[in-house]
Amino acid sequence: MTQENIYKQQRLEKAGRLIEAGINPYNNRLHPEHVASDLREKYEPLTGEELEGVTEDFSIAGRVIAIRSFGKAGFIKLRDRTGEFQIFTQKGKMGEQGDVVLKNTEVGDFLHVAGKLFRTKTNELTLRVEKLNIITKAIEQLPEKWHGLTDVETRYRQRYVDMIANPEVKEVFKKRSQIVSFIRRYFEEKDFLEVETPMMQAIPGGAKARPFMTHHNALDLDLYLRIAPELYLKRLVVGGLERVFEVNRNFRNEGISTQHNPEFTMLEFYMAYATYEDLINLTQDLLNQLAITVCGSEIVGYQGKEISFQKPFARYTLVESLEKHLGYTKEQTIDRAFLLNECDKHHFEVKNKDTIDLGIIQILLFEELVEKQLISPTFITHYPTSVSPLSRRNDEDGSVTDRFELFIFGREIANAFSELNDPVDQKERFMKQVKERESGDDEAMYMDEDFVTALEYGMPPTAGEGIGIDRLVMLLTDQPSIRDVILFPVLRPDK
RNA sequence: GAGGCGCUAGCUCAGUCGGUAGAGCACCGCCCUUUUAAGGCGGGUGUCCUGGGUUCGAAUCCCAGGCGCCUCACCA
Repeated sequence: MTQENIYKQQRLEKAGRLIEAGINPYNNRLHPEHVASDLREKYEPLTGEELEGVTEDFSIAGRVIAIRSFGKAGFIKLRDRTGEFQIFTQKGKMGEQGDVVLKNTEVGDFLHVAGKLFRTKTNELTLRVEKLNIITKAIEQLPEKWHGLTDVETRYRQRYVDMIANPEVKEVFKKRSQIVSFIRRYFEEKDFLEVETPMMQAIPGGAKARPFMTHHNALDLDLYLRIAPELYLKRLVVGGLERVFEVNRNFRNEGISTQHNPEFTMLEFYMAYATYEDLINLTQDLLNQLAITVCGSEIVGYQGKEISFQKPFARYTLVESLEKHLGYTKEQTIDRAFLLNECDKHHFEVKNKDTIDLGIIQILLFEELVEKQLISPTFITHYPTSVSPLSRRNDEDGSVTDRFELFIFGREIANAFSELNDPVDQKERFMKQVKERESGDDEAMYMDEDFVTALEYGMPPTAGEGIGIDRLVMLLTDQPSIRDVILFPVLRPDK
């Protein structure tokens, strides 16, 4: 990409000619009184004859996205935030300096125009320009009008160009905004309080993941970008905020893929006097309403398939899912030798075969073989305690927890559980994590003494959940890559 | 981190056997007062991702590197 190309020079020369004629190519004194959608809504129903009776002047402003010129007259298509609108220019009829402006206007510039409405021969509602002003000169050339901009690297690096060339991209992010806005309203209406907890934490906690590290100079303190807000949100429940939620970024120092961006947005919420069963109901209600609100239907198309958000969603325990999707018998699902043999059969590497927890073998088979089959929204419950260090044990079977994950299109969308509020048990589970860390698992959790202390003060029975917002937005906007729902995804610097 | 594919004009893309760069849009000049990808005539405006190598000669072949995408690994 050349720094100074000939086109830019030509455009700079045009800006120079405007300045010579006493015209400021970056005029900020002119403000439009109308937007494209105003004019369209109000005057689209009128015929050409009826429009002749409208003596009012209208002014709009916007970016030039097409010019069709006929010498002494021409059509220009302007775009503002509400849509596109055609204007009609005629030499000698556009104010003092209109002709100079027109001569030096090209696709990409911003114009401010005023005039009256009429209908063209092809019956398009159009503004006949009486005053023409340039308000911003673009000195970079826009991508062409047919193919637009398709190079994904440029699309992500220069999202602003992407949005100009591919206006449908803006729709994805409008929907994303609607989704987040809907979620906020949903929880506020249920008496939840939105809070903000630390992004920079001395002890990263609340998830198993590698963190980003940073350093505070004045305190000479190493800090980690948070991998989850969980432990702080539960401290707030201890403090008496019985219903809290936070929608914000988490940071995990791991690989990048169509499903992973190093910073991603997570909704986490905690509800005292509720169990994971309550959250199953809440979650399917929330997603059902979101689909209806944002997509207009409980059935949502995604990458050529249909996903139904009709209630109730499918629901299985982890072990049931192995029976249903892999055809194992109930006995086989708890038969270590059988399950290890299955792992071998599918060529999964299993470390420490002699000591490995039964639950971890089940999880391994689930993740490798079952997860991808869960296209329709499906709750999987009863996760092994060994992989759930912050979850409450099931009252009937302490080897599993009162936890669920929600899968849609083979992807984990939500993770929720009745929270462990027994400080003694919590401390023991942290100790177990510390041991795993010491034996080489650099994703194992750190001991958080203060969090244990908080539990010692007493946390009411509580259920909590995290929902990956980016992945949810992908599903509801039919986007194949997480980068398509993040405005500025992480990329290596260019050159 | 590993493998596969890609990178040529502002954009979208061709480029044969290695012979010295080309099309549409955009842009520049001229014509044109109702277009919808307006039209007609004329004009290529280039670090062929970067650096080496082979060769009389490299966009093309070889080596190294960069960036991106996909798959896998890790993970949500």
